[in-house]
Amino acid sequence: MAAAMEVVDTNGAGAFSMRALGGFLDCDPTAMYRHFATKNALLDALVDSVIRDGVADLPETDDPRADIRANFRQLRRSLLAHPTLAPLVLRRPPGVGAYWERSDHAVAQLHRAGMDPADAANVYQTLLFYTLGHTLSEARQLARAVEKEGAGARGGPVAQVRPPAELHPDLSDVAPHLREDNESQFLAGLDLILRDLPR
Amino acid sequence: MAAAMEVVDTNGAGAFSMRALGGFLDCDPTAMYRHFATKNALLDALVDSVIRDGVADLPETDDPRADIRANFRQLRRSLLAHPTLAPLVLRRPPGVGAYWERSDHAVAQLHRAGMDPADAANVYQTLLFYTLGHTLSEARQLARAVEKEGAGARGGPVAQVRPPAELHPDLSDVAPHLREDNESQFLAGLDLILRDLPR
DNA sequence: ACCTGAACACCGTTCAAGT
DNA sequence: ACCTGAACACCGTTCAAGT
Repeated sequence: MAAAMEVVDTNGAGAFSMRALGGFLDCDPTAMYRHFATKNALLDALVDSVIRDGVADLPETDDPRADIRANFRQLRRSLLAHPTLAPLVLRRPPGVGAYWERSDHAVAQLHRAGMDPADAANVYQTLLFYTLGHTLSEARQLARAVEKEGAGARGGPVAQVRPPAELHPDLSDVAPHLREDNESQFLAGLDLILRDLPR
Repeated sequence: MAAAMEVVDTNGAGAFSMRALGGFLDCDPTAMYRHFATKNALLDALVDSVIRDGVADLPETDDPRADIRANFRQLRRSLLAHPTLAPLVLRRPPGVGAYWERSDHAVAQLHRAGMDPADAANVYQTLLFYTLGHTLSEARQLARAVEKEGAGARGGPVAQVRPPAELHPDLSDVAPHLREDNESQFLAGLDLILRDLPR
């Protein structure tokens, strides 16, 4: 339901309620129970639409590695488009229907690159979990801005990671590199996992 | 607060409320507001204790790769010990104090293995996000059992991933490998990321 | 000065009452 | 047969009233 997504995006998933949606649609809060058995079922449907978003446009070029990168990059983009909803993807098992086309695309590219089924399973699952972990951690940042002052305040200053150097010498050597660019950090992680994909 | 953790573990984080904790402790629900400003602050404290759990006992042997593996394996174990609380780790930024000792240990081992700071930052963040994504996805499974019938029903049959073969040929080749062993799948992903760590 | 608990403004969901 | 909305059993949090 597009209206529900709009309420989530403008006020945050935390502020979403049947009463809020009813107010947005000028109808009784209990009217939604004819279309969805429960509030959770409605949220699951929203999450599934995010998981499916853009999967039909994934490329299949002659470079399987690039196609795989595009897949997970696009998943990250879709999740970050709805930052307060993003954590709810963990409610959906990786085997749920919404993931099928997306995972089929990724596994097909791994196969096309000459990887055997067992390795492909490992690499696919590693890529998926890495992407979810990285992206949900980014989404939390964006979500805080939305939940605080409504949608629109995106792209504020990024919180710096700055531990006390005397307590954690090795970590503070590395801290300047940690948050300098979320997108390139994400892609670097993907490449790390894909490093020796056969070609 | 150990009592709050007990309430969360027995009935699930979803059923945790100030009133439930008050009932467990035989006191007024508003009494907690002297120790924690808000319910969220209390949950954050619980999450931080899970992140810190066991970090003092992490090994420092002559094998940095094994020590890194032990670090993230132990994080996974701590998160899975409180499956309904686990998703709330996403409320805490990776730069929060609770992560310092743990990330310092990991970065120190990467450094000891001869990795330069920029690479160490990439690999550390990749390992952390991969671990969070993988473990939170596992935790969801355990959490469902707890929230349904109270703690104790752990280790029930694992949901199989079984997509319709005609629709997703590449994926269904791989499906039998996907969920066969969570722990070894997790470790395989770690090794994939650590594959060419200098030694 | 400290503590308690009544009260406020919510919430998801049900189901009796209306049409 | 269908729809509505009053009502139930909650919730986090505040703050006036007690000690």
